[in-house]
Amino acid sequence: MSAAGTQVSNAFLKKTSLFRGTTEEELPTLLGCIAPVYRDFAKNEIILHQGEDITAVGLVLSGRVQIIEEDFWGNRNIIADAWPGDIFGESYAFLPGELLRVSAIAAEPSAIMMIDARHMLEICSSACRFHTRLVQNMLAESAKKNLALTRKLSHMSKRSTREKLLSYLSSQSLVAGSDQFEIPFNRQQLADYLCVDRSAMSNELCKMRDEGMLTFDKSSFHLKSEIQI
Amino acid sequence: MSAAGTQVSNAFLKKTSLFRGTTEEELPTLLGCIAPVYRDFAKNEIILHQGEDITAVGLVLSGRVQIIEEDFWGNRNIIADAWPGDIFGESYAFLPGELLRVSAIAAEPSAIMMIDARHMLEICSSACRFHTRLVQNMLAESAKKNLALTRKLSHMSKRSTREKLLSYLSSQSLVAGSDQFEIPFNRQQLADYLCVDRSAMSNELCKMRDEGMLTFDKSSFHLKSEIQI
DNA sequence: ACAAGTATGTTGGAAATACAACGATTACTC
DNA sequence: GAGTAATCGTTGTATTTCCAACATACTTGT
Repeated sequence: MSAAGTQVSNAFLKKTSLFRGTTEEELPTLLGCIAPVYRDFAKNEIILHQGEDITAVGLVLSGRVQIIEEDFWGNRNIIADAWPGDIFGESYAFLPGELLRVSAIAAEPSAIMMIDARHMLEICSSACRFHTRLVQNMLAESAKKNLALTRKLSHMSKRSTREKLLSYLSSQSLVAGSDQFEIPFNRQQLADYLCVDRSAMSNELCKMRDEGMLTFDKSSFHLKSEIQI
Repeated sequence: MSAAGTQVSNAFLKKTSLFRGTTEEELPTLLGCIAPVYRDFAKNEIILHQGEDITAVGLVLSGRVQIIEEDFWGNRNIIADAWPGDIFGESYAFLPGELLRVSAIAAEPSAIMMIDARHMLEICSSACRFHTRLVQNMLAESAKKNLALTRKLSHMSKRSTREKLLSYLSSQSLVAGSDQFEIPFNRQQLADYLCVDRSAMSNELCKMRDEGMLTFDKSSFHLKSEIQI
């Protein structure tokens, strides 16, 4: 899919988190109103430069975008991946004057739709209804990311591996609404998520099991409420 | 200030992050349009219950609100404080169906303005211009919180105290646009922010100083670019 | 000037974690 | 069904972090 050349599929757009809830009929009107800019990027081409002040949200149409951070000593870190349908830069686009502390790079040849934040917010006579939907989706996306970050932070701010585990498992239990639940990670992924060593974490899990706090099998867990931390 | 009884000061409101940018003349129209609900809470009264599905954003008019989390075993944790002018519940209000994983409690007798998320987004004939401002402020607030969380997370995901420190200091250096800068924390606050032990952190800072990576005096730091991590 | 309090650096021992290595089990492929 | 890879638990050691305690410098209030 080449964005600059060809027309983007409405079927694709209406499934993205940003355009979710709009019908294929509404899309042309809405797109005419928010006036997106389509751009193609070669592999490893820089889409957004650290230090820039951006006002547009990027929507990945095809390819893949990596959000990377370069520190004072020039060490690069991959912060996030944006796949087709994902948006990026939204936290900065709505904060005029806030300079990018990350860069966005096309990890593969990529087609990007750039939507100016002001176009999202400004009123136009014809498409206010669609605007409302767009803004609603935008707020929901931001809120969702916010909750995910807050949640992860609340686990990671615990000092010990055991506390991190209990914080995470307790959280998952509340989501499931049960003391028995499945987690979406294997051990290595869970260790990466909690930023701890896998073997140490595995060890701690087994200790807790031996102490009768919980039982598990693979990714299934069962918390025992009788035991206090 | 009693919210249910008396009129809220427009001078106060227009200084809040949510209503910033609106004039005192516009406020009555806007308020009439978004139809806020004013409620007073006694000390220790629960404002939002864990497990609820809320659709309204809370704005603290007076008093103080604590956001607390109760885990599987009933252990309570204070997640955040909301002071007059601060909003709370915004991440959940814009995500219908997302159940609260925290509770909000009045730490002191408090007056709260509750604004339904739908009223913020829906179009009304008269006040679209003000709505746009409100939504813009809301998005900016959400984006700001998002950046702060991402930033903190990027430091905390480092494994060692030294790496956490370097991540934080590098970030501060980039903000300042210089290798010399001031940080807004004392040692204990920095340790709390990075979730490490103060004395161990102090120790690590001095080791890095002795290795020639940086110099500091109180909250002033100077990074040496010649040295690689 | 003095006392009390606060912030910071320093140290040593206890505890926790990271790391590396390996065995057992399961899943997957040919 | 044999071979391979992936996952998970286990262990021992090296390293790091925590914790408590204390010395020193600096601040503040009287």
